[in-house]
Parts: sequence; C-alpha cells; structure tokens
Amino acid sequence: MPADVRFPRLEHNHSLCIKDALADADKVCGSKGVRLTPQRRAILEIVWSSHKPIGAYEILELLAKKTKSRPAPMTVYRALDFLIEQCLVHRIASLNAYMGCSHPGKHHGSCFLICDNCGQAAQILDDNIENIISQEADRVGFTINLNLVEVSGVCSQCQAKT
Amino acid sequence: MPADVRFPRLEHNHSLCIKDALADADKVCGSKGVRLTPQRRAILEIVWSSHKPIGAYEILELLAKKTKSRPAPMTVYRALDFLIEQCLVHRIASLNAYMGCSHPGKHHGSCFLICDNCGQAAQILDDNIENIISQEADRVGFTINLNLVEVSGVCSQCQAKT
DNA sequence: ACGAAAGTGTTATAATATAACATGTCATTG
DNA sequence: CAATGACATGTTATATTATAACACTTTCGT
Repeated sequence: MPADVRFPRLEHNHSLCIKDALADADKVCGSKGVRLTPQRRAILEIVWSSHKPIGAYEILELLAKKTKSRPAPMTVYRALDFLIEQCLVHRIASLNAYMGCSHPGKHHGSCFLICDNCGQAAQILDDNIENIISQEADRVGFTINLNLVEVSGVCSQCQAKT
Repeated sequence: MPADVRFPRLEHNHSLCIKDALADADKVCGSKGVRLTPQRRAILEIVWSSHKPIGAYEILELLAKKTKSRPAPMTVYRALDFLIEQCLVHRIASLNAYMGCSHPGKHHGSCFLICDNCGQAAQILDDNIENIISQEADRVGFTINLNLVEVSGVCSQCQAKT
C-alpha cells in the first residue's frame, strides 16, 4: 500500500475539510453509539479550523469567542479526551497540541510530519511504518498498545519559499 | 543491521550501566570539546539511576537529596538541555520525562518502547525504522530534522508475570 | 591579567493538565 | 410517567511541567 500522506496545499479549500471532518465524525459516532454532543462537535470544529496542531488553551480562546462564554479548561480537556478516544483527534505529544485525525474510525497509530517553519502537520497512514515497528516489538516480546511517530522538519512548501 | 534493542532484565547489574554511561559521556564530551560539569554529570547520573524515564521535578528531588541543597527547576532544565543537545539524554515527549541515551555520540532519532506496566523504557536503534520514515518524508519532499518514535505497551517481563 | 563566552544562581511566572465534587440531561425500565 | 442510573457538564481549586529575565561567577584563550 502506498503511503497516504496529506500535506494540504495552502490554497486548498479548507472549509470543505472541516465540513467533511464533521460529517465523518457524525457517522463514526453514530455507528459506535456514542454521543457527539454540540460542545464536543464545536471543539472538534475548532481543532479542524486549521491544519496546524492547536493547543488546549488556544481552543479555549476560540471557544470563548464562539460561544460568548468562558468555559473552564476542564471542558476542553474532557472533550479532547472523548475525541481522542474515538480516534477523531490525535495528541501531538512533542507540541502539547492536538490535531484532527484525517482517517477517523480506522484504528491506527499516530504518525505525523510536523513543519517547524509553518507549523502545519500532515498525518501519514502507512502500513510499512506500522509493520516495521510491530516487527521490532515482536522481536523483544513487546505488546504494542499505541505507537506514536512525530517527525519534525521542513515541509516542501516552506523549502520552496527560500 | 539487526535491531539493537535494550530492555534490561530487572536483575541486571545496574550500577554498571550508570558507570558505563558516565564514562561514555566523559568521552563524548571530551572529544566534542564541551564541558560535562559536575552538576551536569550529577544530573546525568540521576537520569541513569533507573531504566525508567524520569521527570524533571523528580530529578530535582533526587538532586536535592544528593547535594543537601535545593536548586531551582531551571538548573535541572538547563542541564537537560545540554545533555539532550549532546545526545546523552532523550526527552520522552509522551511522558514529559527524560531518559539516558544508550547510544551516545551517534546521531540518530529517538525511538523507545515504553512499558505501561513497569514504566521501564527501552531504546531501539534500528536503521529500518529510520529508513522507512525517511522514505516517506522524501516522498512528500519533507526534510527531516528530528524523528521521534514512542511506542507504549507491555514489555515481555510484565507479560510473563500475569 | 583581561575580556568574552559559557555556566550558574535566583526570583518570578507562564503554560499545560488534572482532582474532586456538584449539578444537569437523557434514555430506559419498572 | 416517575425513578433510576449512566453519561455529560459546570465549577473551583490545584498540580505539574517549563521558561523568562537578570545578576553573578567561572573558565579559557589571548
């Protein structure tokens, strides 16, 4: 299987991304019988509002603007916990930030290319990476629960700009 | 190249690990012309005091006990910055914790298997993983600065105990 | 000995995340 | 249709992790 990598072009139609992501989320939650409440949905929408990983407190700011109220941080963290649980959002540990999952529903590890320059991140879904990691784990009798790959560097668009 | 994975047995002689690590560090710093000061060395020794990733404030506690003084957190973070810079320590982002590098001096990504049960972590140095990641990056024109792989799960020793 | 660079000390604060408990909502069933 | 239980949210407080800024000291080459 060829790698499915999505590093969006800057000029793409992002409102479509958001719309798709929310529709996917509705579908995934519906089929799992879990509730994508308005609050959770709003936070997912905020997470998807760009292709950059977004911090919890940044989400909180945007949520405050959107709802004209000021929820506590817990609110955001709880929604994120739920969304991560449902594989709708990934946590980018190296940045303490969160990002929408571009392959919702499918179970997979978290694998991202993160541009140090523009801040955008692209999710990779590639069996090769997962397989190799899996092989190494097998070799030492390690049972994988979750694998996380975060690669930082410079994306092609930013390199081109130099 | 076969993977070099080090998941230490619980009963191994750990004081030897520490001794070796410090000797390596002396050598690496010596050859690079950077200074492994007593404070940095003490903190490296604390990081190596177990095979579990250790938090900065936990290091601080141990340092306080060892030196009968109470340095500020900055002290620890500064030393860690230096040690990471020299590839003597890795940061485990998913745990906000730090761990001695078992392949000091060699330039490489950070790749760990982390046991959710006993908390031990094993560093993997495997060209296959780095190569695959590198290929995927090439494919989309992404220039890697640093790659980080953190796999959580259960180690063989813990599985055996069930 | 001098000056620049590197290292350390110190105080304060920023940024990220969770604990604990109260209240509200909603679907189910008895 | 009220009682119940599970899930969701609100609220207050606090824990945990990390950095900023500035003063002082040590080290090392010249």
